[in-house]
Amino acid sequence: MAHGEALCASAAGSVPEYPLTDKLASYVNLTPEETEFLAEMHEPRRKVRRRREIIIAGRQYDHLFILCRGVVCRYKVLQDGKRQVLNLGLPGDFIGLPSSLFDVAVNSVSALTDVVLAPVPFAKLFSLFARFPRLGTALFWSSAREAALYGERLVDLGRRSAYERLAHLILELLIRLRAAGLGDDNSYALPLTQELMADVLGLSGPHVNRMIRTLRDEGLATIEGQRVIIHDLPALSALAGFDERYLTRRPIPGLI
Amino acid sequence: MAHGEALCASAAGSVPEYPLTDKLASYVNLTPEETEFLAEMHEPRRKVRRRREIIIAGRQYDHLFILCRGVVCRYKVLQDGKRQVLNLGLPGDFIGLPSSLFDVAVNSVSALTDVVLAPVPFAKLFSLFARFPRLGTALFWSSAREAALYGERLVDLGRRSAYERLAHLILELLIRLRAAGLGDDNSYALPLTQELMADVLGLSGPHVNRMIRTLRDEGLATIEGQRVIIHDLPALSALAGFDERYLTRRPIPGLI
DNA sequence: CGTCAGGTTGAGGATGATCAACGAATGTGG
DNA sequence: CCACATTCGTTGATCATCCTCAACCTGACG
Repeated sequence: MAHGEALCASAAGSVPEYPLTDKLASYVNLTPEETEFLAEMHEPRRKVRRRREIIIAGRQYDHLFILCRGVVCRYKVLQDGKRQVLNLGLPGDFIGLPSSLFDVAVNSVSALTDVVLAPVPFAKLFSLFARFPRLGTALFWSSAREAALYGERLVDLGRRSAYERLAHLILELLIRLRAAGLGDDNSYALPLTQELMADVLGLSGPHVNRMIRTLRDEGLATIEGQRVIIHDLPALSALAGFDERYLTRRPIPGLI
Repeated sequence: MAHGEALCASAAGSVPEYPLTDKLASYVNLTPEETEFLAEMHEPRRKVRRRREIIIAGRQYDHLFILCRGVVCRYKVLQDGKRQVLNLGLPGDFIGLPSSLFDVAVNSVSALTDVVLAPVPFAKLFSLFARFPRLGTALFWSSAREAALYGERLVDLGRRSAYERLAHLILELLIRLRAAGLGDDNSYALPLTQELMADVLGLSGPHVNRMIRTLRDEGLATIEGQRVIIHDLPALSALAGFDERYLTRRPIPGLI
């Protein structure tokens, strides 16, 4: 039991031990063999400390990671030093998609909290597709659905005001963290500085700060320390134009 | 031979008949059986006319489509009528990812040119994973890599100026269209109105118009009618911070 | 020949960036 | 245990980018 427990403090119960298994189980009923194979994939585990880089753009990789615990961000830094966060990885997510699938990693990934990772060599992934087609299908299904997250983020950056963007991000994280077994009904531990939130939302740090103040002044939500508390979920959802259906997992229809 | 042929006029030679096969062939060496299965997946074909909706947000679908010919866009419309284009589909792309993988489609897709589609019921997709694991792997690999496209678009919207965004889009389309067998070394037919480009780039129509003018005034590129001509590729790339490595396909390393 | 989609141009204004300074909190080493 | 450094948060003033609205133009097509 090392550090990084702060995040988990918000979990209702215990932290899932095999988060990828949990995720895929919401798409297919797993056989014992499949469950065991997935459990194996979660080992061995490696710890990485907060702020450490997990994947570095420009280097070559022959594996992914399963994020077992903690939160990471994938990002790109431009010539002039500007940074854009491309997504946030939560437990159960594959780290290295798509960065590691290229000749040379196209993005970097760094740990926002202390994290626990399980390396998955490409070879292991290939054997999953060869030996457990239903798992392969579920993996395909699951990662294809993640494009919906990018879609909503694109809408944020392209067509929503700063205020709406912030509201939308807060709500997305509420749902996603809950699905990962973290956070409760209307609050969660947020492992993001305002600077990071700015880089997620395509804004400047000071402006994020002002929008957070506005949210508080309007009685919609507060963000203090590393904790988000949502005071008026309906109003916040209306403001953000938030529809959580792009986040809710259901069994794959028709998969025998 | 109806309309919409303008696009194909730009193709160097003939239009690929099985574009998805071509795409996957750049990731794995295909066996005759795999090639045949993929060819089957390209049938039967259905034509859809320009401006017609292919997928409508809110409806339910039990299939994807392979885009055999033409160009489509996936988009979301907000309450206030603002629209954000989420991606452009070219021949060889699956249409319905991720929209159709939800209870109810989360985005709409419409035809930008006359298009030819091959419906692929989910069941057919599942049987691909079951019978041809290498194809399944390639499909997973290919669609996971598409997240890199979203990443670059997020960088566009979040951290690049309007001028840089436009330059980046022009270059991305150059490479993608070439990979699809359309367009030549420094020009291509562009099936986008300025209004559409604005909705791709998170800008207003008039501003896109001004940026196009600036590109022309600077001697970097011209966009006239439905044709883009790039006059100074190095300068345009430098301006956009464009690195095409996120678009270049290579065989999957280590896949037996 | 009229209509309409799409393109072009201008004026004014709003959103959010930039820059700068300060404050608070956290952590580190002496 | 204290002094200091560093990170993070807060606030204000100014300014640029890009939006909005509005008008007008052009070519294609029915």
